[in-house]
Parts: sequence; structure tokens; C-alpha cells
Amino acid sequence: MPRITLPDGSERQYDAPTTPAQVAADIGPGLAKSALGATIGGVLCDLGTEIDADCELSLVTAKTRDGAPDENGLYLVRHSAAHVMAEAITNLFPGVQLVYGPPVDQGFYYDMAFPDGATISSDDFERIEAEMKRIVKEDRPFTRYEMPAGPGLDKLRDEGSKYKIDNAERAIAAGSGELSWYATGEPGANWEDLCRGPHVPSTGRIGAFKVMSLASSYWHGDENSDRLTRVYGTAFADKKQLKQHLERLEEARKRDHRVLGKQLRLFHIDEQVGQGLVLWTPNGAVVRQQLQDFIGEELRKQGYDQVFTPHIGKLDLYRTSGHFPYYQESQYTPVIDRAQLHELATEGCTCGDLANRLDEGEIEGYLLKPMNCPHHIRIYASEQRSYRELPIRLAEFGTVYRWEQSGEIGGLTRVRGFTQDDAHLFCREDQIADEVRGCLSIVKLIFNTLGMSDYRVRVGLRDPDSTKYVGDPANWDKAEEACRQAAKELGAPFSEEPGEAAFYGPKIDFVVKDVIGREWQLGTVQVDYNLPERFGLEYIGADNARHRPVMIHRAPFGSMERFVGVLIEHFAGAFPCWLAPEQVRVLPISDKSAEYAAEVLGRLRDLGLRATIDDGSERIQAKVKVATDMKVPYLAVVGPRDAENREVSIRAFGIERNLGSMELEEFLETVATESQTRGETRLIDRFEAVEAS
RNA sequence: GCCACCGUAGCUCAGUGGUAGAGCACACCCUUGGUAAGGGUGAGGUCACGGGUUCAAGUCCCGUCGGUGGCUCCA
Repeated sequence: MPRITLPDGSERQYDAPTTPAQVAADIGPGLAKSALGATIGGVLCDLGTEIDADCELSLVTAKTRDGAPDENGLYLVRHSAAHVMAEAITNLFPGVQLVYGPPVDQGFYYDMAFPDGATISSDDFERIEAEMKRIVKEDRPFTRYEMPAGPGLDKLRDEGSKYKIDNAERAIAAGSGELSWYATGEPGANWEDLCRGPHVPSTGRIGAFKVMSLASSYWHGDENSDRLTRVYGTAFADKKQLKQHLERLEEARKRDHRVLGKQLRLFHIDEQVGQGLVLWTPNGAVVRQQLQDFIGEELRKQGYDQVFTPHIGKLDLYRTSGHFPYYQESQYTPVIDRAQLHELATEGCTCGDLANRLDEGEIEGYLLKPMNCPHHIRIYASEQRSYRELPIRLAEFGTVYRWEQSGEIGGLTRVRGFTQDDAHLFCREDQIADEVRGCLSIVKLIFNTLGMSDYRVRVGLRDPDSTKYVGDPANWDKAEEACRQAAKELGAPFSEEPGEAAFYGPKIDFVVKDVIGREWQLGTVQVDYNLPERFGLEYIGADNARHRPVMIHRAPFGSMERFVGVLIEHFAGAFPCWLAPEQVRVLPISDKSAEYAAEVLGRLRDLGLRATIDDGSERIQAKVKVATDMKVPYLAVVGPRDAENREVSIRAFGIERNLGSMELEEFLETVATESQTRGETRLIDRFEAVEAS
């Protein structure tokens, strides 16, 4: 008879098979009331699951001990809410076929097929929620029943839902001997759904829910298959958690770089210029330039050489590199000489012919560069290289163009033209480890300076069973070990991902988390054995023989567009002083202080600081409000008192009060130092120090 | 690329077939005010673009362009 071990190590002995619900009741009425499900041997299950053998049991409730939503509890609530939503929609939209409704990160969704002519829109959410509320209020039990695979399938075939039949067939193919259903209430009398479970005990246990959005999806994610409507919702054990979740979403929306980009005039994407083509307006250009200066300085310290290369190159170059033949669908179409185009048209050349002849190399043209490496490679190849010169490190903020699918484009994070913080290192085999390590040290420095401590590293290794990789396996082993070691030394969390290497070499990807927990893939460091081969690159070794160098591609921050987009969200638009488009705004109290205010502004600008003046006729309250809306780091309020004492009165963004006055000279020096040292010492530190003492 | 939704003043948004609206921003005037918006007046729109239905279209229909959310993709 079952001996049940609880998480605290205590044991309970039962004479007959029992259920988690019974165990909960035996522990106490409070737990019996709050339990939503259980894990048996770590596997999540219903409260009503029969226990007939010794096991480790843990009861699942809505909250963990520290009051945060419990992950398993959320799973149960959301999976159950998905059922209730499906029932509600089935009631309101007769003929809807259900497909699949799992819990996901932020809630749950249910994919469904609407009958021809039927549509659902966000206007329907209210009545769907009302119907859900009704079902929840009835507090009907989630009742599980099972059937053997054969009869179960027959039942589904009788009901005629091809999606559910498919789900069942897949479950059986995966080794399931029986199928299970969950009725919300009485099987046969109430609504039911083929489902593996588990669920909360009854609909009333779904504390709070909301229908969130509509989207479309494909059956099995296959675009040639049926198109389905996906209804997203979210659910929590109680209203407070739901409210917090909605507030977090609101917070995220406020941090959205597309919203802030407009508000703070950081960038503009113009319909008339083209989708996914970013116009950097003056404010955003400052942020980008500051970052580029910072990165550029570090690269010079590490022995990189700056180069500049054009935005296009001959098609043949990209035939050699392999980009043109292999990645055509994500390139802008080639640029062809106008005279030649006319000639071809006169010949009666069709578009199909043209495409073929471009592929075959019969027609020459130019390509907007999808990558910077071929240009950098040709710089390497422009001179004879000795082993003594290596490694050669060529760096460029190089702009590349890629034909991203129109549906993917948005904001700064997915664009069609972007500038990589790119560099290509040409080195000997034995130099790979040092070079990879060097790449990572820049990443560390810059993330640290920006306060982005929450990042992780993925090391992409080759799949040992695949033959798609170029290069000598022994060299691969060394390069992979170099990447692994460098990632380890970096100190950030890292994961090894076999099969994730590029076909030409192992790689390291950087993924950052922003303040509200969203992850963004930034740049990579990739070892490449392929391109040196394709381009026949060489250097003369100590043995006076020709050798092939190895290349390392590295663009640790990916693109300036995406990186700045991530930074906007990271800082919620409130950039630190050294990055801020406008560092100081001088606010004269009235015209009486105009002269002194102008002097302060002039002094700031002489120091190279980005400063402006608000000399309008508004009152100081209004000037402070407007400057605060623009998230200017420092406000220097000057009135007659300040002029007389040659002081300024300081206000810093994020501190909602007057910090008091400071001598002008001290202020100038402190802000200039903060700007130059990229925040190593800050103006507000002085005030904190003063206040602490 | 596919599906759904959306596109009204510089910005944020109201406007369900009958002469285009608000707040903020902008210009001018009054106000010279010590830390999150003093007051007044004014200017500003081919309602994304192109077609259609209608006596009449911002509003209904079709197409194009663009945006948003997903799906699929991402060297």
C-alpha cells in the first residue's frame, strides 16, 4: 500500500490507493482548499490521480512560499482556462473546430478553425469573457475519463474533427496506449475536449483571466497546410496576479523602443524611403555615434585596423563567397547595367532567363552587400602576407542589406539595412584561442559599462553525426575548445549547443536580457574555415611555404540598429549622461537671468558637452516638466540668486526634486568628467555623498 | 511571404452614410514666474493612396502602400 513521501521528507502511509486530493485533506483543510494539482515523482498531475504505489508527492498551489506565482500552478490554471475559453467560443461560434490549446510563457492560446464565413474579432472578446465567467462561476469539475486507443479513435472519427483525430494519432504514435478526455462537468452531458491534462479540480479555480489577442497560425506550423485562428489569453490564480501581469505589459509598452524612438525623436522610419530602412535622426545619431566611438576606441587598443568599404560589390565576388547562390532569397535583387538590361529586353530575354543567366554567371551585375567579409577578404588578399603580420584584424562599421520578409520587419530590431560592428580576423590556427578570447573581452567591457549584466552566451558546436561541416575535424576540435574556454573565462552563463555551429565553423552568440526579462540575440563570434578556402587566402609561413589562414568573423553587438533598440528599452529611454543626446539643459528662471544662462550654456558647449537652453517665457515648472519628458539627465536651473553666486541649481533625471545649488566651475568639471569617463564618476554621486555625510 | 486588425492635424486619439473634432506641440499676445504644464488668440487636415457603391463616403466594398500582433523565416 502506498507510502507517500512529501517534500519536507515526512512520510504518510495509506492502506488503500488514494489521491493527492485525499492527501491534501489529510494534511489540512487549508491545503485541501488551495491545492490545484500535484506532482508525483516530479510529474504534474490532477488532484484526482490515483496513487497506488510508493511515491514522492508534492501538492501544487497557486503561489510559492514567497508569494510569487507557482510555475506548475500557473500551468494548471492556464491549461484549464484554455479549455474554458474553447468551450465559451464553441458556444458562441457554432461549428468551430478545435485544434490545440496549450499554456505558453505569458498565458495560453487555442488554435481553432472557424467555419467558412465565420469571423472573430477583438470586439468579440468581451462576450467571450462573459461566457467564460459564466462557466467559471458554475464551478464545474474537470472530469477526466480514458478510453483505449482503438475505441477512442473511433469515437473521434465519429465526431469528425480531423484535427482532434490527428492529435490522437500523434499521441498514439508517440506510444500512448490510451486517450483521455476532460469534460467540464459530467462526461456526456457537458462540453469536453481530447486532452492529456492535467487540470485544476474545477472551473471555479481559475481565478482571473483575460482574452488578449488574435493571430493566425498554420496547422503543424506548415504554411501549405490549413490556416488556423489562434486566440491568445492569459490566466492567473487570482486577480492581483493578473493585474500585475497587465501592469508589466503596460510597462513594457512604455519602454518599447518604437514608442520611445518617436517620443524622444531618436529615429524615423519613413514609408517613402522604404520598409526596414532606418533614418537616424540627430538624437539617435548621437547615441549611435557615442557607442561607435566607445567600441572603436577599444578596438584600436586591441590592435584592430579600421577600414572602409563600399555598399556594393560585383556579383562574382558573392559567387566566390557563396552568398549569392546560397542566400539569394534574402538579398536585394542584383543591380544590372541599364544598357545591358535594354539589350536583354530587345533580345526578348524573360525574367526567368535573366534569373538563370545571373545564376550561371553569364550576366554580371552588382549586389548590395549582404555581408562585409568579402570586401575585407579582398583587402587581406591585396598584399602578400607573412606569418609575422598575423593576426590581421580589419574592422568596419559596415552597412549590409538583407531582404527580410516584410512580415518580420519592425522597429530597429529587424530591419533591411543595418550597420554591423564588424571585424574580420585573419590568423594562424594557433592564434584562434587568443583571438576569440580578445573578442569576448570587448563584449564584457561594453556590457559592464552599460550595466547590462544580464546576458548569456551560447556556444554553437558541430553535430558529431553530421557530415555537412567543412574543414579538418582535428582543427574543429581545437576551435571548439577555444570557444568553450573563452566563454568559460568570460564568466557569464553559457550553454553548449551541439548542432548549432555554422557549417563553416563553431560560433559564440550573445543573448542579452533587458530589464523586463525579454531576451534579444545580439552578435556573434564565428570561426570560419570555409571562406579562406573559397578565396584561396594565403600567408607565407616561417617555413617559407604557403599556408592558409583561418578567419574569425565577429560582430559582438550585431547591428547598431538592434543594439541601440535594445539599449533604448534597457534604459527606458533615459540614457546615462555620456550617451544622452542632450546632456544638460539650462533653464533660466526668467529673462532677468538670460545673460548668465547664456554664459553657462556657452561654457558647457566649450567643454564639448551637448547642452541646450530653454529660454522661452514659460514658468520654471513648465520648463522642468518638458525637459523631464525628454529625459534629459541634468537640468541646470539658473536665476538671479545663482547668477550672483556663480552657481547653478541642479536637477537630475529620476530624482524628483531640486538637488540644490553647486558652484558653476565644479558643475562643469563634474559633468565633463562624467561624460568623458562614460559614467565612471557621476554628478549625482556627489549629491549622494553629500547627503550621506 | 501568409492570416487578422489598424491607418483622421507634428504627436496621442475621438468621430457608424449628411459641411472634419479634442488635448499636447507650433505661432503671436499677456504674464517675469525658484523646480513635473499660468492665461488668451491663431494657424494647421485631399481623413495613407487609387478605384468602386451611393443623391451623399473619414465612415460601406475592392486593390496598393505602410503599421501592429501572430505564423513561417533569419548566412
